[in-house]
Amino acid sequence: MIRDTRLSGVLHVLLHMAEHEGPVTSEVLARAMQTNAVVIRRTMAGLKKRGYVRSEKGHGGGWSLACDLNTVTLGDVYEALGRPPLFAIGNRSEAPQCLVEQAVNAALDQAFHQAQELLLASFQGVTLAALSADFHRRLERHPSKQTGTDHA
Amino acid sequence: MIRDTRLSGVLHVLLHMAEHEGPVTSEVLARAMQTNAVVIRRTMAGLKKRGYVRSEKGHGGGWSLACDLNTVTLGDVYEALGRPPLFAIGNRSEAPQCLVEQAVNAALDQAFHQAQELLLASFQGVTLAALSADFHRRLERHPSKQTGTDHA
DNA sequence: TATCATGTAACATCATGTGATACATGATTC
DNA sequence: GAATCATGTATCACATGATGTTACATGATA
Repeated sequence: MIRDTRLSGVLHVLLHMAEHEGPVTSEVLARAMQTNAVVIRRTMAGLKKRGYVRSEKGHGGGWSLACDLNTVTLGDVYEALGRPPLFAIGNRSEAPQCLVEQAVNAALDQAFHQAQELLLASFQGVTLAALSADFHRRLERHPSKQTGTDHA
Repeated sequence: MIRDTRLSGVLHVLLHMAEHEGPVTSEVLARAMQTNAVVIRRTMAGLKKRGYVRSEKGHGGGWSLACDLNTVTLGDVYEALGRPPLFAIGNRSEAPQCLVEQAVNAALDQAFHQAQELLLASFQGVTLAALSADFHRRLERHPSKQTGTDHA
């Protein structure tokens, strides 16, 4: 079971962009994220469509923020990624004839539905600005650690 | 991202066993679950270790329930499966140097932690007996649908 | 016009869950 | 006690997706 790390990754990218003046190329972001430039472009496509970021071609081009960090939440970013599945556990079949399976599905569905509501509400409750503020708090306490592209 | 359906599947098996008098072989269960007998044995191993089911070899052998449905919950079964990962979304790195990533991780971790608590609490709140009762309610309303091994 | 960067399509690669096979162990039946 | 049946695993084969890579078209800048 491989976990989808795009949400984590794209938030990382956005916060870095917030610290950086001017556009950043996919190539640079890819190096920072230890991945490929094409993967960055793929991931950012959804954000661009929603107007959270802007991209420019040619010399001096790259990605830059196009939104107010105070108004965009983790939930917005999650949706921009196309609402990828949250849970790693699911039902064997969706609309089973078997009444046993229906009972099992109903119980699991209810539990997961509640958890999903809570998760999405949590996401909506955190703005990018709040994330950035948290980052700056950490920065004050550990000034040695850098903002840049040196990752573990 | 493939979902883990073992919890759904094993609950299905347990409820069927509750309806069935006497042991059921892995072969029969596999046919009902549209899978392989070895997969059934693999999955049941954890339940057996916890004493929720019993297995007997030889003629007339197979699997049978060894617990009170009123005391075993979905949470117990989930743990018997080895607490498989609940979420399909995760952090890019676990203990990053980067303070940006730390801030991102912290926000996501908190959200997922809350959701996990809720999920596990939901699981603990549902006994196998409750599931079975729900099944029987459905059975009364749709007597045509069978208990057996005819699955969609 | 050369270079740079995005935007995508198409393909390669790799991880991993699941199915399949093989065989050892133990229990039952005749 | 020999044959059969069933579990218990180890091991391998296979399918499925996610991710990485290559290639090339498009557009912008110098």
